[in-house]
Amino acid sequence: MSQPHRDRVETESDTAQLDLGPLPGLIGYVLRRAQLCVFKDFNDTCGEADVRPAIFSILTIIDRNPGARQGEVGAVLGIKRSNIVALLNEMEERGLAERRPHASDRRSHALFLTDAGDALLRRLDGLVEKHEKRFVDAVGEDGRDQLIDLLGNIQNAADLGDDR
Amino acid sequence: MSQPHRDRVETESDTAQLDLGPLPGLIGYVLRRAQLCVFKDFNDTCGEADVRPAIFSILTIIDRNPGARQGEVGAVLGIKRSNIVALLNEMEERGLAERRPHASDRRSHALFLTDAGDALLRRLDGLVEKHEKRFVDAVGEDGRDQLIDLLGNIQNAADLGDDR
DNA sequence: TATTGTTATACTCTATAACTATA
DNA sequence: TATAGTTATAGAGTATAACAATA
Repeated sequence: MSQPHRDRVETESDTAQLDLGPLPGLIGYVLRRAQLCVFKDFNDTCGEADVRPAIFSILTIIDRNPGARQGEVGAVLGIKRSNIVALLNEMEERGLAERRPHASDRRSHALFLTDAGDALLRRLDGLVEKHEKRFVDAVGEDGRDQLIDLLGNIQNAADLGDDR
Repeated sequence: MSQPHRDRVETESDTAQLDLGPLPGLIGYVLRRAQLCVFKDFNDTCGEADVRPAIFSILTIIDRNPGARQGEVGAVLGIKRSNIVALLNEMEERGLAERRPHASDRRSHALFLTDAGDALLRRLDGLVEKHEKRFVDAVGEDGRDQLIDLLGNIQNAADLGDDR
């Protein structure tokens, strides 16, 4: 609410130079723009293996928690039960993961990586490391730690405000 | 790659307690989770006005740059020409914005807010302020500034790496 | 020839409701 | 009754290709 509103004179060169107003100071706006950049870089890096962020995260969780149930994996990643089905179907069709009968609950599926899934994940870990390094180089190790800490606080604030 | 892989024993209470492995240390993962939280809070706050983040950002840009062309608005927000069309259609149908013939380029549309669009934006500014405050309260003013600074650096790093 | 807006289209992620088989 | 997985469906965001009008 500072500058007078005046119709822009036509002095654009090639890139538009518009007034963004309060947007660059809003956490949500900056968060969104940054997240898109990081995911784009992830896809540029891991797209060669045809792996999107969601697939990578599921691979990781199953690897660290073999035998976990579908619902648990979805819950911990914030993916709804109904939405993880297609992702796991894709992973099974690609031979990366398996649904096996759960030992003590016949409603549940226990999830495991195949050898191919395990091999892919090890390859991805290298690619993701390169991807991550690009951004750590930009903000420094300390910056990365600060960033993750701040984002954790953002998440906690939202979780608290959930019951409003 | 530290803990031994052992099938989980079934000791879950109500919430699954799975090993997330490297995910909580990856910028992209934490960024994504935080961004979803913030957008969810935005929608909880501004949904009463039936306004999503994209609509709010376009309203803001047109307000600060009356007469701007469609392509400029899209470019500055990272929305593709083909994708901003439906958003502007919606905004025109809702009586929030207008496409007028551009003074000097008959291919272009010059964008303006209607009085209703202006009034809505002023109302939204209050709601967004409340929304923003929730998160600034959680991280502090300094935290907010650090966060925005770090996220700006993340974005720059991605932009540089774009031509790879 | 290149650019602006448009249409058509497809893919991904997210959300809800209803169904089934088990518990 | 409640839960785990599934199906169907819908809404959003994002991406590409092709077209008409205009530059």
